[in-house]
Amino acid sequence: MDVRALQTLRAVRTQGGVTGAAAVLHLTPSAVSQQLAGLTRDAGVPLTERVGRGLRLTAAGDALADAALDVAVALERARSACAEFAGSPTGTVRVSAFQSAARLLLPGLLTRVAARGGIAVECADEDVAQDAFPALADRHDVVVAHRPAEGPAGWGDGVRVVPLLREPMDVAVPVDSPLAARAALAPADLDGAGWIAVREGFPVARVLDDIGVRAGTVPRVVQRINDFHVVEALVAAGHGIALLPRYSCGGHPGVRLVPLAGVRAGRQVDALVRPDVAERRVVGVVLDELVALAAELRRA
Amino acid sequence: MDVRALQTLRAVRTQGGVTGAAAVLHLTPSAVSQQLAGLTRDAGVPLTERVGRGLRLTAAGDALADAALDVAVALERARSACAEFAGSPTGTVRVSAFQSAARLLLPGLLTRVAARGGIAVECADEDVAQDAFPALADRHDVVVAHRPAEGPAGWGDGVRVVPLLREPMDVAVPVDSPLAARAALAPADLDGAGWIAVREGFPVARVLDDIGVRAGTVPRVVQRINDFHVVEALVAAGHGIALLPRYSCGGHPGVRLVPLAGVRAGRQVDALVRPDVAERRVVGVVLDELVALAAELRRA
DNA sequence: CCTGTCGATGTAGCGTCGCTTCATGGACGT
DNA sequence: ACGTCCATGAAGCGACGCTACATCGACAGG
Repeated sequence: MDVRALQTLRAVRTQGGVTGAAAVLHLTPSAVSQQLAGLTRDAGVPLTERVGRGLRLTAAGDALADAALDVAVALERARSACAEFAGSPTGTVRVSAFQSAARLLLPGLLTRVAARGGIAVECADEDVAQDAFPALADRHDVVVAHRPAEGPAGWGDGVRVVPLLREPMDVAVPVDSPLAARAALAPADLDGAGWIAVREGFPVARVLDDIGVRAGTVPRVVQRINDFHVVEALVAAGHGIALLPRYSCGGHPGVRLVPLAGVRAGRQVDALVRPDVAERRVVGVVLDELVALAAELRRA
Repeated sequence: MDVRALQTLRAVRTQGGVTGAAAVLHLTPSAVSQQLAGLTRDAGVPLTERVGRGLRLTAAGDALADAALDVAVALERARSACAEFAGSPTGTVRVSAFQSAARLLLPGLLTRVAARGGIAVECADEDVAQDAFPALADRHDVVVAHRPAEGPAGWGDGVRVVPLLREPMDVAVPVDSPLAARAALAPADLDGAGWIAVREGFPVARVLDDIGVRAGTVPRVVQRINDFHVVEALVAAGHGIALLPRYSCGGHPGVRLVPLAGVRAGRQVDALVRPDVAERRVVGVVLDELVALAAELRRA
């Protein structure tokens, strides 16, 4: 039972296919397919089944992929077992964050980690649909992701979740709007307004829907924009109002953020780490700095 | 970090050297040495150090060997994860037992396992010094071992221990001896007697010493014989008395077993299994049958 | 003190295994 | 029906790990 093939199986599951797995593993699809064939051979049962032009894991394959994760954890523990004796942790950690969190967290993280010395942090900004965040954990060691604060965590069980921040969502209105004078806004106050939302399937898209449900109406979405800076510019120009996170949006002069009243609306920012890479000491250090930084920001 | 090399490191520890490990792994010493070199290279710290003409694991090597065991367990769990889907357990299990336990347990075990079908049991009888029992777990799946019943288990932490039987040790005396008429014998009754003991370092050798300590004298050992049948023949011929396990010694007509009074003396029979092989379903089945058989014998 | 043995470790050579490249075969959308 | 996408085979090549053999140091005996 080849260990590399086991990890490949895991990647096939998270990436949803041979081609995707091949990409994150830096292999050709053919190699992945061959590994799967070999694994199936000495498993004795089919691990994958074709569905359309892609494929999917069978129940046995799913169980084996779960076990593969434990194998990876044990292996990484072995690595760090002798890293204990090798001195202070060293290496490079790849961190990915969605745009606004990257702006909020990465600068501070880099200085904090640099202060300890010996650890390199490779940053990347990747913002994807909510379902796709866990898959990023194959390409990066730490993935900063976000989701509606209310409701369950919802990041499958292939990743370890480290909560970082809970950020309220405020209503962004033009400064010259009558709404801007209010201290707080109830859902009823917003009835009939034109909303600038994020693209379907992306995090916090559902938050707006929830507000609509509580108000008894369907929010009228006039635009779908993911970049908050663009949203601010549109709001300032009077093209609609929007839900924006309170802290990670640098105040556009033409926009005012007004708290919501009557409903809890927020987004939760989490760090996602694959259990095996969580065993690496360096990753643990970076993660510690990240939560410490988040705590500091929460106090400010 | 190569998995095979990790298991090799484990074997080097249990077998006490490169040559021994090579033997149980069916490799040449050179291959083992090369694996160790490679492992040391990507561990970054020395894992072994020379001592005399042999070698010993360093602290880092010891920690890594511990971790290697967890890796093996995780891997075996992966194997059995899809074996769940492959139907009823099948395969061959290698069982080793010391002489008297083999006589007592193996016949019943074979019939019990044969009744289930699909599982082959390869038997072997190996009786070694007490310290050497755990090392046998590299060559066999299940090792039936024995030790003084009083005192701690004492089988290192590289094996899982499954208790099977506790067997009292009786005093074997010639039937024509005046001692044979007694219902029980206290240590004081045996003062000055000539003992036939087992070889130094072998299990239950210390039981006799314990009795001496309680009686305040040092037992006078006249012979050291490991095979209980030979011991019985010598006792019957009047060459000394001996401590023999009550159940697993078929009564020699010239020998009578008299219980000890005043001291608890017994041997504990355990099954030793390496944690990773314990994950194999077949091994679990055989082990279950073994404890069931032992329970049945205990009742009889 | 020298010698023989034992155990670990290097070196040369060979087999095997897994990867890439290229080609094939279904499945879906236009 | 055609082109595209995705998984999978076949051929070839490179790398890795093994065996066989030689070497070196450590211990025991003459």
